[in-house]
Amino acid sequence: MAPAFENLTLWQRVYDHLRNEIMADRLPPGTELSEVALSRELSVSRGPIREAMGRLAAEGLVTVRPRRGAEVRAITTGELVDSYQVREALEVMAVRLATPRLTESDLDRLEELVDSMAAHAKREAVADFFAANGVFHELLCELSGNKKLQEVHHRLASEIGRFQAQTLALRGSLDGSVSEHRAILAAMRLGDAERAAALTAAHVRVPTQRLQETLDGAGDPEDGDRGFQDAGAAISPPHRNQSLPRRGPLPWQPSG
Amino acid sequence: MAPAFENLTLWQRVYDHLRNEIMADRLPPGTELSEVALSRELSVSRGPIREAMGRLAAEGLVTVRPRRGAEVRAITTGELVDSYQVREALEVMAVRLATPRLTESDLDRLEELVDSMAAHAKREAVADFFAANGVFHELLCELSGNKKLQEVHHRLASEIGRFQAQTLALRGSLDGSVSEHRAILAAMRLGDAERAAALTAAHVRVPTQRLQETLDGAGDPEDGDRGFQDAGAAISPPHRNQSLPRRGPLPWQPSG
DNA sequence: AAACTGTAACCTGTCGACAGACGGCATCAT
DNA sequence: ATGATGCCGTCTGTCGACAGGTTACAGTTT
Repeated sequence: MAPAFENLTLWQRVYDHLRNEIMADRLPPGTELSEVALSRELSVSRGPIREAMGRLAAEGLVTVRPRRGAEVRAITTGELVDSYQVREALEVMAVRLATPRLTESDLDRLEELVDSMAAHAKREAVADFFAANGVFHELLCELSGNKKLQEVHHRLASEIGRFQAQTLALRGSLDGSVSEHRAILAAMRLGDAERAAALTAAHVRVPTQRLQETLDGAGDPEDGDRGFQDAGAAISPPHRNQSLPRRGPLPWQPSG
Repeated sequence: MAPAFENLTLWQRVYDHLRNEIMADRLPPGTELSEVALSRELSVSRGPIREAMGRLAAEGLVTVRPRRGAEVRAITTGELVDSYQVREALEVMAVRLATPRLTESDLDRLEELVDSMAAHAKREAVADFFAANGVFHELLCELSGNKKLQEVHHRLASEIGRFQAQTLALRGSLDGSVSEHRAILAAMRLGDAERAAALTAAHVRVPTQRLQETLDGAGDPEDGDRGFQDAGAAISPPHRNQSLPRRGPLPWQPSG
């Protein structure tokens, strides 16, 4: 059977569905989201669609112009840089807070993740590497014991992760990243919160700077970087309604 | 005529209204928000109410337990501490980013605000003081040039500001606060981003520590601190529906 | 030919209604 | 008397429909 959908309300399922579609880039930025079209596609009335869309809008994943419909939000390189900077601030704080609280088992969990990342790096399993990387950073926030920090960071990570496919090339080498993680971990093991924080700041700053350079030296398409609008406005070509998913009602609808 | 309400959709007006009511503490934490009651009160159908409630929930101002209704979210002292910490991280980053970008006129605007705060402090005009204080900190974020930082900070500030009435006593002396602001401003004028950041961290940390102490030494109600649930669960006494605003349809409804 | 205007179609915003679920209360059994 | 159980009321979740607004297109005018 499908996931634990049973106890969720309709709009929550729609929300999850749309969020996944957007994250997976199956609904690229600029796609227009018509309520009626969606309600047909998903075999749900417009109410839940609208409700879900509201949440997505509040989360910044779609933009809603009153009376003019909604579309998947495009993001500029500049905004991505902004998000990275905020993420840096949060993670540095997380490390600072977490360091004095860490138990042996916490450190072991972190170490495991770094080991896992190292293994993936060796196998050039980029996707797996970044999955583990993401878990590592989220775990840091969790271990900070600060719920609010965790919440805000999670939101940011989602937003950034949506474009991870395009940002992979922006990171330093995978091995370098592993070393940085090990260094952070070592500092935390020693209880040196300040050093760990500084290392974290440097670590998160790497992709930020790369991005910044990309932004400054605009017009240097070394690879197909579709999905990034350079610096200026972020208006994507107007995908029309027919660009909505063409498949049936929905996995969780008994199709009857 | 009423404010610039004209071009807003109904649910946006409802959202603004409820948000204001909650912020002004006219809808205290724990108040149950019945859709039908609200729709009667505001002379709007349940659709917009629901839409607005969704946004408020996404913003953390109300909690919605599916099928069991919504209520104004209560906050624990611990959560408030968390928010303060995140705010510290954000403002430190903001100062660091802003310092190298500041123009003469930016510095003047900041100085004006500090002067204004000093004046209010001298007159013991606490409310005005904190208003200016809030503007100062928001301006810092704005001057960072980082939109995302500004957005997240604004959201946090709102959330915290909701309880400012109760946190006033937690601040250091007003004069001390003014000095701290002046020190930060001086460091920024000299372009010393790191020093300004450190001063900011210390400055924001003051109420955090006070809060923490309050939390640790729980059970010390030196003044009527209703609105704070101590550390543990945050279930307020079940205000019943009749605790909703008793006044007419709504300012923006021509009452006809 | 280009610009303007009127019309038509589509879409969103809003409303009222129905069904299922949750909570409270009274009744019954132990 | 106390606990369990079934019923009832109320509320939310969802749906379908109507009205107003916006966009696109066609016809007309300059």
